[in-house]
Amino acid sequence: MEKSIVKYIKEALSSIYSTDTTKINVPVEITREGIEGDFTVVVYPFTKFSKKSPEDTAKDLGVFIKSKFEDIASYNIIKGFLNIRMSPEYWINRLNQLNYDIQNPISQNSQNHTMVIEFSSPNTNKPLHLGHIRNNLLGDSVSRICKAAGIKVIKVNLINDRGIHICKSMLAWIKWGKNKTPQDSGLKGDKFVGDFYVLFEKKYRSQISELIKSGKTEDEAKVEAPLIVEAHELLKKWENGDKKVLQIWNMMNSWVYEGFEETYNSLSISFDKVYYESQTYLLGKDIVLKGLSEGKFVKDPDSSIWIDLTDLGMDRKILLRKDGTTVYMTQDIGTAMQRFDDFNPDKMVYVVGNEQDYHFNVLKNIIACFDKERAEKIEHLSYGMVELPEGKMKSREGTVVDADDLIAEMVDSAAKISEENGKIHELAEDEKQRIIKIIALGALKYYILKVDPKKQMVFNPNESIDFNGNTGPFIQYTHARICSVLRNAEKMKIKFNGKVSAETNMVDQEIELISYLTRYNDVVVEAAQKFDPGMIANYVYSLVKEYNQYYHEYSILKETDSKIMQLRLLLSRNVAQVIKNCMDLLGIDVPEVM
RNA sequence: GGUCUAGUAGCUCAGCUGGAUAGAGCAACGGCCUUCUAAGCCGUAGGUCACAGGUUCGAAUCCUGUCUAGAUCACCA
Repeated sequence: MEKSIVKYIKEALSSIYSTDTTKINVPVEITREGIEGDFTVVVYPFTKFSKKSPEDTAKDLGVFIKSKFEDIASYNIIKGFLNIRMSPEYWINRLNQLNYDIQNPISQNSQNHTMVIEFSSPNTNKPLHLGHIRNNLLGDSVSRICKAAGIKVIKVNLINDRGIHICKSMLAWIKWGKNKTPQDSGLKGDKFVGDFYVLFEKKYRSQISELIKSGKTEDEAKVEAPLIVEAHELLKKWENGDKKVLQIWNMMNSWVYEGFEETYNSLSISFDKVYYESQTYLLGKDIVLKGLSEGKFVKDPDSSIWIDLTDLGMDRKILLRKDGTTVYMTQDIGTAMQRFDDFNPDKMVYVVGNEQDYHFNVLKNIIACFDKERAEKIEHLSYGMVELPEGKMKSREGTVVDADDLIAEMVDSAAKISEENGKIHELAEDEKQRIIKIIALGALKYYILKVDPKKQMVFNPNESIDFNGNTGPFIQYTHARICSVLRNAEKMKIKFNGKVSAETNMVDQEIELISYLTRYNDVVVEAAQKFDPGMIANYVYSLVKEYNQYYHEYSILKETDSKIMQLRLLLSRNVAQVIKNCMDLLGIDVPEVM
């Protein structure tokens, strides 16, 4: 918040009531709508040592700062609230100084911290869907925000490329794939492989129900079905390095990666380093065995290995199966340790859905067995599930919203709306397409990122994504509109000097806008601390809303007073810049025309 | 059953380190384009902040309990 106000009030407190202000928190807020003032100090907490009524305390403070600091133009007191009006010169200074602040955000806050952030982490059997989109967008945006806040960020992806599930799709392809490739079938590689996984599950289920009919219990059937037995054999072969199996595995993986790459590209998401579970799971196994020999873990009679967390109110958790093969947790232990060795980060963040809260809690505890410091650096950025109006997405019921399909739909609607309302008719075809895509992705990304990550969210494919109101395109539109004004100013040969003179007259809305703009850095820092892109989205939305009202009420290019015109131009340019910065932190582009 | 999350307008969400009269958008209704981009602006209507207690000058916000919804407690990942 406003540091100078805090400073002034502290000075006032110590000089009037001779209190030690080092530990006192001064609550400064933006003065609420309809009340005269720029900042409000809540004085109730001070009555403890002023030994006066809130009104009298506020009066003491008001008199003191008004007489002592020339930034303060006036004040008024309502109950226990001291409302302070800053001088116009103060605001003009802030505006003139903004140019620099916005171009070079937050450099003062950088502490040379390094952060590794893992997100996306796809399973090679499953094409990316709506849930992954939230994961990817969150990870990407949080990376951008933390980077802007001065942290060195390393974006990492962990590909889940081994395990029994992979063997399922491989087996299905071997049995029924007839040597087909994605090219033959005209499918994207990840979709092609995903279909075989679905095929396996379908045939496996029918084998189970046949076995149940013939008198087996469900549990028996699940284990004894020929297909699953074969899949387990395949996993064994894979772990033993069978050449033929590895060859098929490599081939199918390369198809999937090609498909993923395409989706990542259309979301403009990239990684600094990609880990593959196939390369880290053995490391985890070694660590578990080492832990066992050091007495940190226990071995059951059937020779499976466990950690006992019952003292901490959790359960026992398996770390290695009785046949010595690894489980999910084993792999995560390996990758975690590997990453600490690779980057020695101050923080290691996992962007993973809240369904895995327990898993990460356990992981932390396991790492703590080896290295307490490292365990404390692990942070699970746990986000809520994306649900449809009918409830959870279910692949069996075909309600999963595919990422590529969703993007394609967004582009279609963006094209339609641009055709009707846009100003892009005269542009070349490829430029038009570029802008349409920017708008489509802006709508999608903003829609998902504006909600608090921890919260579960509902996504209605038919209605949710709008282009009016609190949406990405609304914000993009305002940016394009400002660009248009600035272009016109240039055409009119208006000299724009980028400074506002001290005796320019300002209206309340202009002060309000400057006040909004000066909050940018604070918002970025807080969003980085909380890992919350929603804060950026909400901030930029209120800024844009405020600007649009102002824009509607005051003309920029027809203003006759040249000082005021300079103010309005500078204000507009700064608003455009902050919009661009904020949207960039959300991974959203802003067009100059739309 | 244990643990964790959440419950704010018809719908989707802000507001939550306690502060003044709980805000937006969508949907509904009514206005504003010969004037810098109407993807905009203005207005009307819409609320027992799940419920009940407690803490205090003050509670949507903190605490306790209840109800409801979701997640999790796998030799799946």
